[in-house]
This record gives sequence, structure tokens and C-alpha cells, in this order.
Amino acid sequence: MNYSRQRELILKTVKENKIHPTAQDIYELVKEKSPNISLGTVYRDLNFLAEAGIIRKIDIGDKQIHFDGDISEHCHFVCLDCGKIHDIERKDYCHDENKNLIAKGFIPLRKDVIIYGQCPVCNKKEREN
Amino acid sequence: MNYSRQRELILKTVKENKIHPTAQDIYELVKEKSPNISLGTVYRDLNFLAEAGIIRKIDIGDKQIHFDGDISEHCHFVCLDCGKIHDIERKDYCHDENKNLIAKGFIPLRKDVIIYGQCPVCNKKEREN
DNA sequence: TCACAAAATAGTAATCATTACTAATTATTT
DNA sequence: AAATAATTAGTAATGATTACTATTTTGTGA
Ligand SMILES: [Mn+2]
Ligand SMILES: [Mn+2]
Ligand SMILES: [Zn+2]
Ligand SMILES: [Zn+2]
Repeated sequence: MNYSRQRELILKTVKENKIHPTAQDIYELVKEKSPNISLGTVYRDLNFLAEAGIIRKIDIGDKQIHFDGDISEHCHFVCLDCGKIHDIERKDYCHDENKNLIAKGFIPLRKDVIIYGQCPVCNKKEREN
Repeated sequence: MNYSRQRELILKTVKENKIHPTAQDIYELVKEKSPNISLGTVYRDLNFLAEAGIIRKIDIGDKQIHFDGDISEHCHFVCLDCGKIHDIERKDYCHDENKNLIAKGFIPLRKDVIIYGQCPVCNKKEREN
């Protein structure tokens, strides 16, 4: 790793944190070890790391972007009461009717599935070039 | 319906629009028929209608909230090239490995599944009261 | 029909997460 | 070591969204 001390620290902090922290969260944690780090650096490095695919951005619609050091395939359960973001395994949300989820005590009320990729039109366009 | 003329118009505009418009989009469309409507009113009424469950908010992580007049169960495919938001039926994303999606020419690259509800801890707490 | 209360609106100001900018610092290459 | 590139701290700007306020519209009941 030829990352700067700050970037290294930000990455370590995200990887170790299990609560899906926001940029502000990371900023406050990192400040303990690097007191004069800039919030701008935290945002820049988090975006850099997400762009590189080393961490993951998650948008739960609460105005702040959350970050996840776990880039394995999984989805998230947001509790509308306490706000906690729980990790959910593929087998627990892919089965019909959320049976597994309910068996574990979760009460799913709303599910937002957003798939990103290339639509048929853009894919055709690309293949023509 | 005992909605105001503005609210009625906003609702109609969202229902008729198939491209998942933003508040700004709605504002510009509605202004054609009601030239001195306020952007604040558009935001207020869109939130009111979403809260009432008559329309749906969708957050695709592009900073702006999109609205959907179709509240039936379906999910969204966001093209990373053209940005278009496509409607996807349940059967097309629930099957393993996105077979149906690929058969239709979509290239799924990333899937964000966010489930909202009540976590086991909060559910237990509620049942105890 | 009129008075009064409640709801909704237009217009604007404030908020706040995020991004952009700049000058200074640090790392890398020649 | 000098030149070049990358990164940073600190701060300013951005922009979608929300909050506020005075005014207008709607509803209701005497
Ligand atoms: Mn996670
Ligand atoms: Mn839709
Ligand atoms: Zn909870
Ligand atoms: Zn496309």
C-alpha cells in the first residue's frame, strides 16, 4: 500500500467499523488518531476508496451517505424504529416472501431494490461501436 | 378529492409521467398550467402525497429524490450510461442470477437491496409494551 | 350571506451534506 | 538535489431540501 497515512487510517477505520458509518462518523473517529485531519480529506478519500471498489457506498435515503467496509454481496435492513443498518445475507432476502427474514425476527415493511447497469439501448449502442 | 387545484395538478402530473421525475421536473411541468406555483408547494405536496402512500419516493443515489406515480410492487433499473430509470417486474429480479433481466438485454452490474422495517430488538420492545 | 377558523400557498430565507478550490506539504521520479 | 506529481488542510461555494411568514383560499356553521 502506498497510501498516505490519512488514507490508510480512513480505510482501516471503515473496515473495522460495523455500523455503516457516515463521512461525519469517520471524521470523528479518525480525528482521535490524527487530530488535524480535514473533513474534506475524509470525503475525498472515502470517495477514492469507493471508486476503487475497496469500500462500498450505501444510500438509505436519510440524506447522508453511509460507507461499508464489507464489499461482499449482501443487502441491508434499515430499522425504521432505531435506524440501525443490519447486514442481510443473500439467502435471506432472495427466497420468496422473506420467510427467512421473518423467521429471524425482522419485520420487513418495504423493500427497495435498485439495480444499476446498462439498459438494452445503451448496450446495443456500445456493441455497434 | 378535496385537494387544492395545485395539489391535484401535481398528483396528476406525477401519475401521468413515466420517467420518474424529480421535484424540479414536476415543478417545470406544473408551471406550464399553473405559472405562478411555488417550488415550495411542489415539495410540500409531493411529500404529502408520498406520506399518504399515493405516490412513491425513490432514491437512486444521484442527490435528487425521484417520484413514482406507480405504487405497485416493482423495482428499478438505473442505466449507468443514459441515467434512465426503468421499471422492473418482480419476476424479473427475484429469479436467481437475473436470468430474465439478461434475456431482455439489460446488463446488471450492481444491485442495491434495501429493506425497511422493524429489527428483532425493536419488535421485541414493542411487544413488551 | 357573513364571520371565523383551518388549510394551503407564494415567495423567500435558512440548512446542511457534499463538492470545489487554493495554497502549502509531502511523496516520487529523474 | 531539483523537478514533478500527489495529497492535504482549510475554507468557500453549491444545490437540493426544508423552514418560515405573510397572504390567500377553503370550509363550516350560525
Ligand atoms: Mn453491510
Ligand atoms: Mn417505477
Ligand atoms: Zn430497531
Ligand atoms: Zn441506457
